[in-house]
Amino acid sequence: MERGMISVDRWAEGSQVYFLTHLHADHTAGLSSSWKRAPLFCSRITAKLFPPKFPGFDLSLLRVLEIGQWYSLSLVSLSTGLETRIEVIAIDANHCPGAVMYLFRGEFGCMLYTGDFRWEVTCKIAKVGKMMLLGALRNDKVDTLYIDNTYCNPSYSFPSREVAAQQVVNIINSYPEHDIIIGIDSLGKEDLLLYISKMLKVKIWVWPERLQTMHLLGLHGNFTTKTTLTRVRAVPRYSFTVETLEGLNTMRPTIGIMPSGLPWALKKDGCKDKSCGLPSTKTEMGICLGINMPNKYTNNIEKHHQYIYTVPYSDHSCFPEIVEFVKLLCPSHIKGIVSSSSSYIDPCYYLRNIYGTSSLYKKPEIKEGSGRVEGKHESTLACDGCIEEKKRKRIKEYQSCLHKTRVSLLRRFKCGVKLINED
DNA sequence: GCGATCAGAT
DNA sequence: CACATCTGATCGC
Repeated sequence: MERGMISVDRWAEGSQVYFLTHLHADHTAGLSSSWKRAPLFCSRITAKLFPPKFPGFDLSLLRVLEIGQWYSLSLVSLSTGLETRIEVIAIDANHCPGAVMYLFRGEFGCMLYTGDFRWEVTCKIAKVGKMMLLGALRNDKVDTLYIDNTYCNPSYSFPSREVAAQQVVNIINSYPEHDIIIGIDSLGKEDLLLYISKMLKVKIWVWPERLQTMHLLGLHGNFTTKTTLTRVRAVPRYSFTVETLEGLNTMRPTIGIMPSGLPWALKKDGCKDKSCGLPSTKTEMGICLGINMPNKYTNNIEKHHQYIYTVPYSDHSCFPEIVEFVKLLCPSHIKGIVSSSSSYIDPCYYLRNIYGTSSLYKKPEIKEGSGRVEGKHESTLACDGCIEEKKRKRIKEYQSCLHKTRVSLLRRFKCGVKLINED
């Protein structure tokens, strides 16, 4: 029987060491306060944010990995009983506070697990990350790349977060008398809120738990839990709905802003929301944005409702960034770590031509069923670029048959992999 | 009764 | 619609 060695963002039993890329809930499913299977490696910031998320957790299990530093771990191959060493380095993933990618070296070769990441080469942090990654790789080639394929589709392209942040500021400025609410998650988008706070010289309201997170991150001056101090509030995304906005507007004029990737741009025509009553989103965009904002910043803003704007502020890489990243690394194998409806069948299907389009890049050699990964990353979900058309079609039909079962399976193994010994 | 997991909504 | 999160129902001990 195969035994586990390393798990990343996966918390079931069977591994000797566990790695956490960041603290978003879909990467911690299965982790709990009572979890105590083995040492848990993470970044310093993640370790700092960890206790309030898992009160009572045995913190002696946490192992902090400093970013950019190699660590060597001694593991036991349970099938052979022999000691084997692996090396690991954490690199800033530029996703949310504490988020890192992990580069592993060991008997399994060279493996990079990006976790959720944004490869925004125009930004300083990403440039540092790039240098660090290239430095860590030296002349090694990545054998297997586990990549954040959330937006691994040519339809997804969005501006830098700096540009998107300015779009948000412009929207707020165009409603000087309105209250503003911004939908955010329990972690992430801090830079956006800081930018708004600094540009508009306002504090931003957050809910109490979120203020605690801000304080743990060392952000003290820009946030408040007192509603009276500001017209700008950041609210949990799940409570950000059309109904909420309509309710708020019966009391005070309020505009909602949803910073998010760009899925809605795929929508063809009209607004599905019946309460919207608009003939088309494009028309509405023209009316709402034409006057107040310079063109440079309005390319991707969408207004889907009388009170709601969507701004393409994304903590995931868009498609051109994913392509850039894959071209840089030239990995032998690629596997997507996210299974969502849009990238469900073959998450990296659209990457298949990257090597082919440039003679500089070697065509990847695909070994099917290499069997290093368990969980949701079964062979049918691996996005090996060179998989033949016939096989893909077969898989598609198969998955279509099993759709219901599969969806529930995918939910269970949403993120994370277990890397196992090859016996 | 509690935590873990799942389905559904937001 | 995506992603990430929440709530409430159900399962298993």
